[in-house]
Amino acid sequence: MANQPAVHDWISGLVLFEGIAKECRDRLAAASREVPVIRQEVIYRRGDSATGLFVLATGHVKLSIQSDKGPEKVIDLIGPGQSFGEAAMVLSHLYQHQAQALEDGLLIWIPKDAVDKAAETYAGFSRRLMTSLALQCESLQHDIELVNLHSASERVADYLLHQPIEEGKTRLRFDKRVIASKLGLKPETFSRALQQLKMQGLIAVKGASILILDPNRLRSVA
Amino acid sequence: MANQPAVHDWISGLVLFEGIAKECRDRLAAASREVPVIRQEVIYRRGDSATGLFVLATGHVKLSIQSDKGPEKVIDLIGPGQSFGEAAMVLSHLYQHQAQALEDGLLIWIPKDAVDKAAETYAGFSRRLMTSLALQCESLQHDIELVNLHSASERVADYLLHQPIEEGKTRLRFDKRVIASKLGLKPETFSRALQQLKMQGLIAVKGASILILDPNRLRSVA
DNA sequence: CGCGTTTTTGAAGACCTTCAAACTGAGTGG
DNA sequence: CCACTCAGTTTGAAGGTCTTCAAAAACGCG
Repeated sequence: MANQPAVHDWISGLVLFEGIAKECRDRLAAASREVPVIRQEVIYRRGDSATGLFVLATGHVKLSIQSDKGPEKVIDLIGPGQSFGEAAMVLSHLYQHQAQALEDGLLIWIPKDAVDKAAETYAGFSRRLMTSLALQCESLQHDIELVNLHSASERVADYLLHQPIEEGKTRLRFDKRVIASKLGLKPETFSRALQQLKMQGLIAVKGASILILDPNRLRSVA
Repeated sequence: MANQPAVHDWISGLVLFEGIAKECRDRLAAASREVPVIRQEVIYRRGDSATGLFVLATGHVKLSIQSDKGPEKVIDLIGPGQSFGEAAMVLSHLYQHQAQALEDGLLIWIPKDAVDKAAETYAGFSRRLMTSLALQCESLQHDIELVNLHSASERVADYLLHQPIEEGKTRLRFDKRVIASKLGLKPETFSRALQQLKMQGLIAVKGASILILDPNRLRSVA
């Protein structure tokens, strides 16, 4: 219980709990557990049963699906403040994907009982959960649209424009291989797509940092 | 109000309202409206604002995303008893996709107010909505997995195995073009994939009806 | 500086797509 | 009852985009 204050502070600040009654947050915080993770650590595997909800405090997490052989497909990249694993928990299902820490970080884990109880008692929290799921649906739909209807460089352009941009500059926060997989591309193809955008004078690339030279034309590509 | 009894009967029988308090169903039914649709009719377009929830009573509906040019991508095919358009409604968003009737049918439309109110008042209904969204998430994830990790014939095999099968036989309930698009394939590719499964002795094809000759090997393909 | 990892580059190949045309089959009208 | 038509499907050949394989280059870290 020594860690409760810290957990509570985190929970209070997170998107998932924005505007939620203090009492509700307190209860969730009381039930939750801090889970430190180290780089590369697998948080859950496909087939594990979902007994709770994860919220990421610090670090980054990769959600992915592995096939029988080597290749994996990254379905989402999670940053601080975001939650994951909701769908399987809501359905009392087995996870259909794997979650893995990309770096050392801290998770907050809230057991299903507490989530269910809170959702039942506090309509506001219930609506928040629903919103989170709906956002995921739209995000997944967007990914499907990208893979099916758009070329490699169009997908890369779209990705860049959705990153946090400061003074026309952005920074790839993940391995290029990981980003490539999220976009449904091989690392080689991703690299070539970046080259292409560079040659068209739309961006300048220096390692992981990318300068957006022509936002308008970049948008029209995506 | 003359149509209320019929609407109520439909609502009571639907998955989305299974196990929901009678009072709740009654209220939703009272607020809902029947909307007949004819073949090819567009129910909503991308960009329309979502002011309610659709439930399909009879007929079939195609959810799709169009690109600037010709090609469209089918993201889901809806049958009687299923609901759609939840995500955009929950988020008070614009629709990110289009819904179109594939044949004459009947929709039930429930205004957002009524849904919100019911979700707030009846935790059971709220949980149902959430379940529905969670299922959609998993389904979309599965589609992403298919497109990214599996070949054309693997996807077709998977699709066939997820259809209602009676006595080893199933029937394609939609245009092959529509199914192809849902699988992220061109009609020609879909046709060739079916041929390939046929040549491997896994299925027999006669128009829209398909005989599954070797379910086990078919499963191992998918 | 040296080593392992990540990224890039090049060339060859695979799978799906595109384009074009033939085929099928259900609905229509003679 | 049999053409006829038209949408839907299948088939063939050519073409593209992405992938694969291989190797070099760049990067990061001890």
